[in-house]
Amino acid sequence: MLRVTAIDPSGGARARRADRETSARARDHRALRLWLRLLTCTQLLERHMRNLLRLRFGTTLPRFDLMSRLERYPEGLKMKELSHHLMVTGGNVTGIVDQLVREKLVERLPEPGDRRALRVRLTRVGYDAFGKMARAHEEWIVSVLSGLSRKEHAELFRLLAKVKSHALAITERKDGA
Amino acid sequence: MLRVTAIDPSGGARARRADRETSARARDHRALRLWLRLLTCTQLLERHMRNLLRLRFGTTLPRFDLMSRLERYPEGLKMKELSHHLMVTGGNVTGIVDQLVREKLVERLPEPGDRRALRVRLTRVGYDAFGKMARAHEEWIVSVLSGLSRKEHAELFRLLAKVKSHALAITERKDGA
DNA sequence: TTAGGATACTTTAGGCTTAATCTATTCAGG
DNA sequence: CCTGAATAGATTAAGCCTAAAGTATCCTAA
Repeated sequence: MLRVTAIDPSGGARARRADRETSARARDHRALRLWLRLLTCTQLLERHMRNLLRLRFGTTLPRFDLMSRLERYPEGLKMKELSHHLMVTGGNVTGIVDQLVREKLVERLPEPGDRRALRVRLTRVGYDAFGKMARAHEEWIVSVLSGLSRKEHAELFRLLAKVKSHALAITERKDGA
Repeated sequence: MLRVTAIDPSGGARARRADRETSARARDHRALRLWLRLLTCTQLLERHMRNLLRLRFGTTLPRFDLMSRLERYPEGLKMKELSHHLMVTGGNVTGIVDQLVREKLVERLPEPGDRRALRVRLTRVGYDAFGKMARAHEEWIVSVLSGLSRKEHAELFRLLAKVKSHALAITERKDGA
């Protein structure tokens, strides 16, 4: 690492201050570039998935995600639970479920014991349709991430976990305050 | 690495086939989990930025991104160029620029020598407003990514570059076909 | 010079997403 | 039992985003 201050021939406070500012700016710049790259990567992959889902199955990512979540819960999920799992607002879930109900892919059932709540579940047709899409989707993901070695996969996974937990800590702190 | 086939006591083709399928499924599962984590991370950070931009400056991420891009080009950018830089469709850029023009933060200028084209540029007011936001934005980013060491920053940056270039190769191949 | 294709931008229709607000139901305390 | 706060979900208004179609301009080549 280059330590300018240690060998700085001019040696004054002004030079040290400039160096500190340069370092701080370099650090900011690195963080910003990392964030932009993260954003670009995700957008690239997301766009790829959206296009494939639209072209091959005439559906969208939000619909796919919702069905994907339901597939893991054969007994269904309440709207509230879906909203939490998918990290979107309740109104959003209402709209997507509306469409899927119209297409007979999911159904709304009354929740026994709570007349406010509804239980959303895949229909038989929805279950079968999702199975086909899920197999293709997994292949696409494997393919688009195949540029990384197994070791790199694991390392990326680990680093993202760290980013995630730190981000969660920060956002929750702000939300709570 | 565990090599089951080498010490498999049952030794039959069926066992090897099952093992291969299990490995394939495990690989799919890893890729899928990595993708979901990438998506979650980005959404978390993006939501954080959106909230801060809205609360502190009453603006949105797309508007900020557009101004951010313009700030690097004092002579302005054509709509087409903006659309390419921001990786969104032209129609989308039209809408966002419309708003920013209404708010006097950017201006549309005729492009000399091509009456089809327009040059979009930050106004003086827009330039000043963006400066304030950009400084805050950089602090937020540095803070939300501060859970990683400098080494981890660099490693994450490298891995994402690899994901990005591989994804670009795949999507461009499909687009071209 | 002039027709045609290409290019830059806008418009339109439709889906996703949010924050804020509304309705119906549940639940806890008096 | 009743009242008021809390909760589940739906609705609304507004912004983002896309694909497709439309308009004006440019360019090339016959």
